[in-house]
Amino acid sequence: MSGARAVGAELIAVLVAVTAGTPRVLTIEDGRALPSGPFALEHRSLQSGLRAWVEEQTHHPLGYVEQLYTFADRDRGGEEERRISVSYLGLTRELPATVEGGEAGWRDWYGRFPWEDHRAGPPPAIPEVIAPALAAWAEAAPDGALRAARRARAAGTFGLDGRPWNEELVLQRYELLYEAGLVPEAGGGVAPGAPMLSDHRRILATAMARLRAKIKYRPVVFELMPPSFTLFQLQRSVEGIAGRPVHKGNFRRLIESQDFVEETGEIAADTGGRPARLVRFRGDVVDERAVAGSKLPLARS
Amino acid sequence: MSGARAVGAELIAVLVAVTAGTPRVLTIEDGRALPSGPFALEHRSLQSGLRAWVEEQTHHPLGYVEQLYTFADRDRGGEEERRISVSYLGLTRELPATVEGGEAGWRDWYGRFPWEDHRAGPPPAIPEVIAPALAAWAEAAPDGALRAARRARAAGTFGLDGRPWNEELVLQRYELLYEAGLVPEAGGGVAPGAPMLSDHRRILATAMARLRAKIKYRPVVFELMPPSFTLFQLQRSVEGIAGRPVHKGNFRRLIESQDFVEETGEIAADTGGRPARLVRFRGDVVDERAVAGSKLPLARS
DNA sequence: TCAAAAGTGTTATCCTTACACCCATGT
DNA sequence: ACATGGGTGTAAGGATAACACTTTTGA
Repeated sequence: MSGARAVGAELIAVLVAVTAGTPRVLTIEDGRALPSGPFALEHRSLQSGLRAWVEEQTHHPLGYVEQLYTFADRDRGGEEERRISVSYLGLTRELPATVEGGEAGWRDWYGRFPWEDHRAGPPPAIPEVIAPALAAWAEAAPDGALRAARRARAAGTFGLDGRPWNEELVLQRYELLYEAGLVPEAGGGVAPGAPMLSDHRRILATAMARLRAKIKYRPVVFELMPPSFTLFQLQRSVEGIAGRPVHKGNFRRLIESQDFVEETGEIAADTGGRPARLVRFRGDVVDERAVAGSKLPLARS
Repeated sequence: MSGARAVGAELIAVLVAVTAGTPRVLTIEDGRALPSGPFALEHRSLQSGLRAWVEEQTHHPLGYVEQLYTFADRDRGGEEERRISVSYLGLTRELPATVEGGEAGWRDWYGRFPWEDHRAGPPPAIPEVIAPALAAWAEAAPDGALRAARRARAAGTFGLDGRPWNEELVLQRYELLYEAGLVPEAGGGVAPGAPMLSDHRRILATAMARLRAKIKYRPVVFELMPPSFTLFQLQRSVEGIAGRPVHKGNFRRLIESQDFVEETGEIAADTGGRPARLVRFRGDVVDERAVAGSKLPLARS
């Protein structure tokens, strides 16, 4: 294997917080980019490098951190030097202060992916805009077999023709729209949703997919909650991340049966209805239960 | 964020094949290391770089490829240059020829992880060697709380004290043994199993865990099978990867109900018992079913 | 009185798991 | 005969999803 080995290493962070049931992502450049920085020699590991850099910038502790994906782009830096980008997902407990010196801010992640929000049923943009555009793309295929394959792929990923909606296929949907030329990043621009620079929207899609998959079998939602909260607030956070409604009764039973929370003894009166008990997360059971996972009961979209 | 950005990039491959129900991994250095190579400028992406390099070396096509983890070690290369290592899991359909010019070969992965093979029940090494050593490590903790935490961690990961065995916790078990100083890589050497250079055994553990998790919800086993096979051979492959027995009747029903295979019309007579129908994998259903996944029915160990 | 959320109870259904049994072949 | 694997039927138990209903507060 030949070729120069000199490459730069870059860390890209998808930092997620949830406020009032809305998942938000830390962005810079007026929402068009994810925060990133070089990986420096003095750090023990990639993960500690990311932690140090994020906490230095946001002055906020970072909860759960998980590596997403590593890729090499030849676009930037010319032919002389390749850049290796390592992307991370980070969950933070509260809404931190804005990054220093910047056009930085926390944005609702559905602003970038409007078709992913099925909390109030399928978004109108899917039947009205996306499905017809994908149908046209399928019909434009050179041969019949490819046409059928494209139709099946569109139907499966977007839940068309009566197929069920699978909220975990965030990345597959974005890549399909990209391939079909329906997002600005790929030249076109039919699909709704604000574009981002370079491949940052793809990285965000990866993070969303990972998080949506993870909340179903690991109690990571609690990393996004304040010290005490009501079960309904917890449900709203889960719904925000999953992008679909959750069955109330079953959700409560499931959470309580797994002993993930304990009552604080206090009552939240400002919930809009009957006052609710406040609970806190029991971090101790997680260590023991590192195995089992949480599970969450969804409802029909 | 300061510091030089000059780093080297390295690709590390965990290539897995299954022969007669035994999972094997391609190693070099007489089994002590995983194959690795530098990432070169001319490659389009990390993944294509890996594919090109592996196929050039082994002269064998690579099936399923998946990125595992990226890390930076400061040990090698001194303080001047850090190396970024990107590890990959690759599945190959048959047993390829040995890597050119070398002490390379395919090794049973249980040679490196004897405690992971529960196909014939829990290995004797767990109650006889590992459990006592972990108990001693727990007792050596400075305070009572830490002692209890260590005991709980050992019991949970290794299925002690009547806890269920979870075959997916390969990495957690290796890291526990490492922390407890029971593997040669960490200085000690009580636990059985051949050590490997650097952190290669940790990378292998990551690959095993990923693959064991994946076969439960994605039809990746078929990537390891020959063009036609019997259902029992398929079951043996799954058992080899999962490291635990599978319920025969339920396994067959599950595979067939998902239409993953179709009959070739031929009969295998050399199976040792009643001749079995040969089947082949239906690659076409996977595209459609990119969503659902496979599921596999385990049996009591 | 109504809206909104807090809670609890119950049922139907499906999936998982296990047990049991017969069939066909080679030694 | 028996060991080995092929192949099918069926029932118990638990998890899941759905529906229905009461309670408590504020506007």
